[in-house]
Amino acid sequence: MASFGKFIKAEREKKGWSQTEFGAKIKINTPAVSRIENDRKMLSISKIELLATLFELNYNTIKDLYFADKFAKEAYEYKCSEKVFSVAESQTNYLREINAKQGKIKF
Amino acid sequence: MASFGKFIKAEREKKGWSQTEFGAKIKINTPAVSRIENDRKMLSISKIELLATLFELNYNTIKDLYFADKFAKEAYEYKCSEKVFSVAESQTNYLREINAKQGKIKF
DNA sequence: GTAACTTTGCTAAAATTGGGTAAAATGAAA
DNA sequence: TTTCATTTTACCCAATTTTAGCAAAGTTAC
Repeated sequence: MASFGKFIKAEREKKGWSQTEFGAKIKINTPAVSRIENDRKMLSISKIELLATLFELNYNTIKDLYFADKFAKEAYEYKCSEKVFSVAESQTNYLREINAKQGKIKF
Repeated sequence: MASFGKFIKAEREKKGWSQTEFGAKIKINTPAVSRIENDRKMLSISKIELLATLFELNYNTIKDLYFADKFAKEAYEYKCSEKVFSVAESQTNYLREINAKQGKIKF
C-alpha cells in the first residue's frame, strides 16, 4: 500500500465510480475526495465503517490501513527511526495486558 | 517502557527533582507535569529536545519513545490489530524510498 | 472545442491540544 | 493528629489543527 489515499482511489476505480459519485455515497464533495486520494487530507475516521461497506471489505482491515497510513506519515515527517514501530507494538501489547488484568480484577 | 509519561517520571526521579522543579526547567507548571507523567496529556513535541538535554539522553531515542507512545495509545484506543505497525513500517520505508529517488532525480 | 472529471485556492466551523489557576487530595514526618 | 511538601483534579482557555465547503481553474478524452 503506497498510501491510504491511493488505496481509496484504486478501490473506487475498481467500482467504476468517479470521485463525484463516490463522494456522494460518503457525503463529501469532489474536491475533498481529490484531497483525500492525493493524501492532502485524511478522511474522517467516522466514515471508515461506511467506506468498508461500500468497498465490500473488512472493517477492521480498513481501519488498520487507515491508522497504519497515519502513523507512517507521522513517523516519516518526524524522521523516526525504524525502531519506533517495534517499541509502539510492545507498548500496545502491554496496554492490552494490563487492561485485561484490571478487567479481571474488577470482575 | 510502560508509557512515555512513566518514562519521564522515572528519569525525573533519577535526577532527584520534584515535579515543580522539573516543570520550572521545561517551563510548565506542576499540574501540567502531573498530567504528562500520568498520561493525561502529552508534552509538546517542541520540548523534546530540551527534555533530552535535561535527562542527558539521546534526542532521537527520546523522540522515538515519544512517537511510539503516541502511536501505541492510538492503536490501543481504536483497537487496531497487531499488524498495524508492520503495515506502517513498510509504508514508512516506502516513503523514504520514493523520496530518496525524487531527491536524486531533482539533483 | 466541449464535456466530464479532477485539482487548487481560499474559507470556516468544529475539534483537539497543551497549557494555566485554584483548590483538593495525598503522603511523610513530627 | 497536625503540618507541610508534593501531587492531582476540576474547570477553563487560547492557539492550532482538522476536515470539509464553494468557486474556479486545470486536465483529459473524444
